[in-house]
Amino acid sequence: MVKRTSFEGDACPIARSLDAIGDGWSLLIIREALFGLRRFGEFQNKLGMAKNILSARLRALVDHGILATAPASDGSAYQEYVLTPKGHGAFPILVALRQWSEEFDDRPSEIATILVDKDKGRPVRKLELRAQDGRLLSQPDTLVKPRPAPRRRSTTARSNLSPSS
Amino acid sequence: MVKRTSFEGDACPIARSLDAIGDGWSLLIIREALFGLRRFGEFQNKLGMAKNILSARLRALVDHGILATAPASDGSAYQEYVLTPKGHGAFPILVALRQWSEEFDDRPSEIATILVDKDKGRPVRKLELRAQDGRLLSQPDTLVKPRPAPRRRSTTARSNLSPSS
DNA sequence: GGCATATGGTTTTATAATGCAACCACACAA
DNA sequence: TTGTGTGGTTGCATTATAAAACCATATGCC
Repeated sequence: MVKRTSFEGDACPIARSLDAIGDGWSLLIIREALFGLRRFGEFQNKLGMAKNILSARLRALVDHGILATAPASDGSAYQEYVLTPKGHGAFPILVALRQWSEEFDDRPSEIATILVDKDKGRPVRKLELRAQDGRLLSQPDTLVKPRPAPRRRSTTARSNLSPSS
Repeated sequence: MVKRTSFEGDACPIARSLDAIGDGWSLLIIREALFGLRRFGEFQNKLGMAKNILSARLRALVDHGILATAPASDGSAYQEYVLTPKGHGAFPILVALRQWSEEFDDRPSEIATILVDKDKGRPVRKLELRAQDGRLLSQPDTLVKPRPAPRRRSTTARSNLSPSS
């Protein structure tokens, strides 16, 4: 079998994300959905993509629990696609991609938009990664460790998992 | 001409990022490069991908200024691939993808690793988006605005559009 | 030097994804 | 009932991805 390798069973969380939204259109659809779009035609118009692909992507995003189909909303008996919490949760990914372009793009003058704080109308800061004690971290300050086994019943920081799990 | 639509000339910074690294392998290569890998064979082994594709991706990443080829380093006259500052700058994107999986994946128990602060060994916080005055922002607190014209010499916020436009 | 083998790819060939255009089904309006 | 807009699906051409085979140069060993 020769197909686009899937990372669904992979242990790396990055690979798992990419398996769901790493296809070039999904994130743009999510971007537009965050912006407020809901209808098939709206996405198709705004993104200018082929309808069959949009159709396939929307279905995949629904399957992945990123979008949900809502029965109507504005009266007419058509379908809408709305973000689930998981879909909304992709916002930082979009911000990270945006800021990467803003900082490193070869032709930054071609970038047409900026992300601002709604209250003040001023550009947002760069995304910040912090330690639990609040220290600002950059990549060399971090480390990838194997995940500790989830403790079940236990002593110190007691978990609330039911005994049956 | 029917090819994978490119967003190179697009005004959206997210689309521009995806044009460079939105293909499913590039980010994994960057991840491994951040982790320290440099050689063709190392990438091939770790990622288990076909060599021709790895070859194509590495070349594309070099073309995009994300990787650079270093002449040697450990003596042997082979080539190495090292991250440029632009490549290192993709770190927040990887963190965002990782945290999205950690928070929303359907089978979180399959995720094998966590990102920790090297000093204390404790998990990092979620990425934070802040306004310039430090207020923590979530998506509804933000807005995408057209980029103001870059002022060249000039006074307050005067536009620099030429009279001919 | 000569031979084996590892490294770092390219070529070949097959399959899957993408893109466009045409078509279709249903809702709604006149 | 005919028309039109919305929301898709189907067919076909093109491109990207994948696996495996092949190849060129380096290096290790005798």
